[in-house]
Amino acid sequence: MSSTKQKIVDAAVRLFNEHGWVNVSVRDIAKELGISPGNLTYHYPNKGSVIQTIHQRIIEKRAMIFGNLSLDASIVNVNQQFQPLLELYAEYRFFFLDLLEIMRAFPDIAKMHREHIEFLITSVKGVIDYSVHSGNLHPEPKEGYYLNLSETVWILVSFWLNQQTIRGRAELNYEGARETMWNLVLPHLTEKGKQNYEEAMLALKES
Amino acid sequence: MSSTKQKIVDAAVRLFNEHGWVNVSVRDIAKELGISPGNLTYHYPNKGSVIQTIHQRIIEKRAMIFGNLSLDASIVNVNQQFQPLLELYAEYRFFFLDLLEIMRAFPDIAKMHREHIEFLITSVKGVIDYSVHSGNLHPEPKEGYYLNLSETVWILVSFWLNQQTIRGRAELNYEGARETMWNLVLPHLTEKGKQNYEEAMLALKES
DNA sequence: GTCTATAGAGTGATAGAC
DNA sequence: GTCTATCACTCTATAGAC
Repeated sequence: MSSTKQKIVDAAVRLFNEHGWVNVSVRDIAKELGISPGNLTYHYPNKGSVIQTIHQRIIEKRAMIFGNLSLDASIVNVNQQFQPLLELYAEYRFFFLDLLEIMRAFPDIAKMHREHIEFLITSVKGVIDYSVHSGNLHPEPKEGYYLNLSETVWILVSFWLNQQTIRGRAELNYEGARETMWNLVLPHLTEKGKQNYEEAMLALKES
Repeated sequence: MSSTKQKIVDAAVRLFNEHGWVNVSVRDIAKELGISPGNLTYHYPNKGSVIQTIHQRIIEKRAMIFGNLSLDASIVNVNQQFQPLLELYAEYRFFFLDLLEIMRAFPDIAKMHREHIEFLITSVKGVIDYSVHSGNLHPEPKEGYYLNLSETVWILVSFWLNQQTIRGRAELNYEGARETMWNLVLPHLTEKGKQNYEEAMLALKES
């Protein structure tokens, strides 16, 4: 990818993150870079192709993260493996903040993202099941409870930046998301699970 | 309010709900009603004044709901009193789906809505505290846990339609939100609380 | 690859007749 | 109150010179 082509995407992400996707025009992106709109159009024929490229990049980074994912879902690992995903969300936060609008405008992105969501929820459910099996979590208190909990975790994480932005918290960090997520799990930890949890929290503080 | 003035707001809400706020122009609203754009402008000088009016209406309905709120936070009551709020969210769903964009465009709405959010979270916390006091809930397992739970409940409820829409579930119902909310509370119920809970769920099914 | 210039559609908002 | 006509602006996208 040529230097200019790369710079365009970077500037686009920067501006989208700051002002929201609908509020940034191709002119704005060109202006930010000090190049002409015609030049930008040479690299990306339309606004849609810019976001398609960004989406592609998100998919690639995501694939790397999930490719490195270990099946050993100890609590320390969950925290550690969680981190790069949260960083990805923060880096391309506009995509998640303006997701509904982007999905309305680009049905193909919508379709792919929906599939990814189901994958995510299934993954969370998998980690929970593993934790039950390894004795860190109690069996679910009633049928369907842990599937619902997995969906809840997904909602919390994927809308975390939205709620922060809407509440006017500019910090942009995921500390609260992590704490909230663990608070949901806390009541279901076994004695063994609690011990692992305490150790994991200590490891987190030290890092 | 004159008939036309009323009809304009109704049509606006209908179109906003269907296509999203940014994708509906004043022309679209006029067309939907079969009136001229000039006529619409006579009643609402600009697009902003339409949404300001809608926001005002939301505030009024909300005030009515919270005015009727009983402090007796029995589980049956929580379910019953919850209902009109969820219906309000569904009726003006575009406002909550496109909230970030609306808040970006209208700082005064943003300010008022932020204050309301803090009020909501405090209310949830109040109900939880009451339930602890009345013996339905165990005391919080650690400092700050129930405040965090209150925030979690708020996130779940206020982003419920977002997640449904993004996942492509068109149903638009809040059954799942209610169930998910109770699932969060479930692990903290006392024996007395569990009994009340079972009764409340039975009452819900019968209604 | 990069530029300038501009077409063409859509937007919010206004003016003035009826 | 309601209409038609239109201004002024912004947007995406294209054409063609360099």
